[in-house]
Amino acid sequence: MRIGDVAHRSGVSARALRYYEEQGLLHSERTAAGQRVYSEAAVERVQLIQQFFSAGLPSRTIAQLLPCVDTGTSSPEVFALLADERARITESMAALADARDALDRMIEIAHFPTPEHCPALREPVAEMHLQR
Amino acid sequence: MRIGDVAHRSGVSARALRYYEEQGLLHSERTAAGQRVYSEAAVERVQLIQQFFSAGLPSRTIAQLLPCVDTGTSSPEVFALLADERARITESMAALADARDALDRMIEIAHFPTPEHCPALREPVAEMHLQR
DNA sequence: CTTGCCCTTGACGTCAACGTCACCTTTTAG
DNA sequence: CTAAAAGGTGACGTTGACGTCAAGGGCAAG
Repeated sequence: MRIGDVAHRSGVSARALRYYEEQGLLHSERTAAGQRVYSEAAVERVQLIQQFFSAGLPSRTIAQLLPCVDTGTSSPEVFALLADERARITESMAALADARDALDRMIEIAHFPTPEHCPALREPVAEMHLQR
Repeated sequence: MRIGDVAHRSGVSARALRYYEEQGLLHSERTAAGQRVYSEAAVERVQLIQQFFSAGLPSRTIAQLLPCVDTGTSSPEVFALLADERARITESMAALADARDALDRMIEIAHFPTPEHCPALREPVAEMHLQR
């Protein structure tokens, strides 16, 4: 497979794939002329990389974790890293849950604009300006 | 309260507070000499802003949502925005859960490095180097 | 008064994950 | 063979939420 195929199949740009390689996340063979050639497994790997990126892991960390996927081994440092990142993700999920709850409270207030829900409505509202 | 107090109590930098004001997220009175003065409620508001930031909402969006908190009202557009962002957060949580599961699989492999879990271990492992 | 800390505005720096452009070479279609 | 499509390597641009530095003003304590 060439880079365009991998890009299409994994849903990321060719630029991103070259960036991943630059960061040591993705390996490629080369043709005699210098064009990148990928194995089928590359698509799956790119998707894993994307998962980690969308979880907020920086490329440096991903670069430390991926060899562990390949070899199935894990040094104590990598193991600690795994635990750290797992904890970070758990915290992020809690933060997201909190923000979601805040939005839910706002949605509820928007649905039932009563004085009980909204202190601002207990006082007569002064003149409001819509911005622009 | 002055900006340093709010910064200390809310755990964000004074620079961040000025940035919030610049983005229309946070209001302040001014002394005759031009120094910012905040109400007690500012601390709570800053924490709410932080929650939204950590949930990945951009300042532009937060700026659209906060007036709704103040007035307790919500235009149809703001209501749609609330729903959109809630959905976005839900998606993010699912993405985080997927990444966490991926990490969990890696952690499990690290705990039980058996051929069943790890194809790489079916072959004799070549000499390993601990980095640094 | 002056020392020292806090505050002001303005402007530039940062960092990460790419987007985009320029310019050139390789591969493919007809 | 020729033109188009795809790929290669730099190198600079983008975006957002601030950090940081410069150059000065405000203010209570001693």
